[in-house]
Amino acid sequence: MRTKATTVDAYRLIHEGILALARAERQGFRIDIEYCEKKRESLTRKIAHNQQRVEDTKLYRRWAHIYGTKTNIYSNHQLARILYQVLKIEPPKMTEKGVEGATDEESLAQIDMPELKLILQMRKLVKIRDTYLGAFIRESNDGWIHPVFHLHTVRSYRSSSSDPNFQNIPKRDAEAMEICRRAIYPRLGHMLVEMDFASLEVMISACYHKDPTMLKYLRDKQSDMHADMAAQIFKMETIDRSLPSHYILRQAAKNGFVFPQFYGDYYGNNAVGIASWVELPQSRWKKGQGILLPDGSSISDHLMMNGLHSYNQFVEHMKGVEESFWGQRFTRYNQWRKAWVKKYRRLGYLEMLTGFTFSGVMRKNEIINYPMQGTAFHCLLYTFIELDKMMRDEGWDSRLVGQIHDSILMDVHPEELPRVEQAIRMIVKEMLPAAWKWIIVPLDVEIERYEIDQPWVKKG
DNA sequence: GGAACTCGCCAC
DNA sequence: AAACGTGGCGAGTTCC
Repeated sequence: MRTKATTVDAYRLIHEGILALARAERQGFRIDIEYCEKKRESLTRKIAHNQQRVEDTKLYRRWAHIYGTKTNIYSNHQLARILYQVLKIEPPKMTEKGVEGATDEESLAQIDMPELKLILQMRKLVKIRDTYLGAFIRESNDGWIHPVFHLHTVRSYRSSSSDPNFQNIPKRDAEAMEICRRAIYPRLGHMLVEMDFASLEVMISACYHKDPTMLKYLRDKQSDMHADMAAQIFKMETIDRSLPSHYILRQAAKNGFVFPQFYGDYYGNNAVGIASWVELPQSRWKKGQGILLPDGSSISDHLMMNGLHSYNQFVEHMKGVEESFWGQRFTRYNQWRKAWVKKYRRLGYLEMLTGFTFSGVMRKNEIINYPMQGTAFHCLLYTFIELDKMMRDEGWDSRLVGQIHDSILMDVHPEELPRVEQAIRMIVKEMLPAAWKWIIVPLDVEIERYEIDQPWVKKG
């Protein structure tokens, strides 16, 4: 029996969630303002130096000739006009809304002009300085920051955060991550601890569609969906994750195909992404192109030996991969998607397993994605609420600091660490599946510990 | 001089 | 036939 929740259950979750999040907001976290200000100054010097180098280029002289005193090298609109109208470069891509050529990183990287690298470098530094360090300084009071968490703003019933946004602090770019997270500290004598759900959205999607192949992937730790897809995409027998080059192939399959497909993307875009992951050009291929494989050959050698001689042939191949992905591998999942959209068109609204109703004019991808996103977040919120209860019941000195959709950041007293970790595992592995019977997959978490009295930065 | 818009970019 | 989901925010620009 998989009992679905009601609107009253949904209401209770939001009600308790708001209270738990409000308590976390009141706690907040420590911030090293002196560091932020020093770093902001050093970034400003670096940016000015960079700016000087831009001003010494031929591109800038053309630019200044046209715009005179209005010249602003931070203006993408001006840059677009110089590149695509004055210099008549063919725009690699257009912007979303405007009729202008795009000047985002992806586009500029495709134009062979060294000046643009300087502009991109400047953009990155300005982003770190103004969006993150600037916000920390602006939002801090006596060395404390209290980000706000909202439960009423997001169409999919996820959360959002503001003042400052705690949910988009850099993580993937090592330099940006280091600079921004070095500002964030636990209370004196405490340590930051972060818990992350493992593949939460995919786990939750399986609770909706119950696809047997997907359930096997999620229940059997030996199986590896992304490795299997990498093998199919790159026409290889097996993928050995311990080999660095095979690991890249797996990452390419995961981030360039599997996840975009789950969000509703199609093979044409996937081919672009995968080619860039493995460094292959969008043209006819030659020997020795792209990333190197363990036997010393390159990925282009391997694909050409297997009948793919050009990017165009690869796109056709990806079309077939997509067809087999939904038609053979995840048949049941695909049937669910179709039925789910049909149900929306019949009723005009849909319900999540957590009891939330969503309606209004929606596109196909929204109809399919909202329940996964929302429900996954509700697992996190349940965990957050229960942790908050235990913390107060047992009078912990440890505290909840914030939440990022499928992860929680805590400020932990070192002596309480074993209890905190035990509590997290108990909530996620026992209480949650007991409370929500529709959870038919093994939910799991990773727990990351940072050093006592040290900032939110991994020891490398 | 501020509101609203666009673009770009950070997170999941 | 069509073609990637959810946010927040800074800067530039345009409009009133």
